[in-house]
Amino acid sequence: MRFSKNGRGMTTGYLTEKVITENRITRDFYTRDVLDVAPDLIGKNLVISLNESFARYTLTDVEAYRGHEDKACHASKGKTPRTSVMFGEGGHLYVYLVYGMYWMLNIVTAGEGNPQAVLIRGLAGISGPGRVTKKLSVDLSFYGEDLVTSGRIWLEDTGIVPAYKTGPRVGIDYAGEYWKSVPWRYYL
DNA sequence: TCAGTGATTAGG
DNA sequence: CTAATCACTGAG
Repeated sequence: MRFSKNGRGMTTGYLTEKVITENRITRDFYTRDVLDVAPDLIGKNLVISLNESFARYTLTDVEAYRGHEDKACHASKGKTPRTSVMFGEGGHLYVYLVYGMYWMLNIVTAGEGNPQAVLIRGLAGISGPGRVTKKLSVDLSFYGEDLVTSGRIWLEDTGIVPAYKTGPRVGIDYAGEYWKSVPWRYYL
C-alpha cells in the first residue's frame, strides 16, 4: 500500500478491508454524553473514501450541542424531519444545509431519545465547517450514515490525546446569553 | 461590514 | 400558501 503525507496530519492511499476496519472507533465511544465525546474527538482521525482511494484527516475543532434544554441545539425545538436522526442512536451523521450553501457535518451522540450532536468545525489544514464539507464532498447523501458500519466514512483512534482549548460556540446569537457563553467548543 | 443562497420551519 | 431564519464564507 502506498501513502502520501502532507505534513499536517492528512494521509491518502488505496482503500482496503484492513484500512476500513483497523483502529476503527466503535459504538460505545459515541453513545456517551456529548460533553464527554466532543473533547475525545480532538486528535482522532476522520477517514473518507471516494472510489478506490481514501483520505484521512485529524479532527482539530468541534462543538457540542446538547439536548432539549440547550437553546442552541436544533433538537431543542422538538423532533422534526431534519433533526430526527439526532433523536436516534449515537454514531450516525446529522447533515444539514445552512445559508443555502454550506453543508454542516455533525456526529450524533448518546442513546435514543437523547438528542445530542457534535459539529465538525475543523480538521488539520481545513478551518470552518463549510470548508470541511466542501473539501470532503459531504452532502445530504451522508445524512444518517453510520460511522460504525459505513464503508465510506468513519473515525479511527490514533492513540494520541492532545491538549485542547475550550471556548464558547460560534454563530449562535439566537440562543440567549447563557447558552451562547457555555464553553462547549473544543479545539487545538 | 455585508450579500449570497435555498432548505426548513412555523404560521395562516 | 407566505415569510423568517440560518451551528457560514468570501469579497471589499
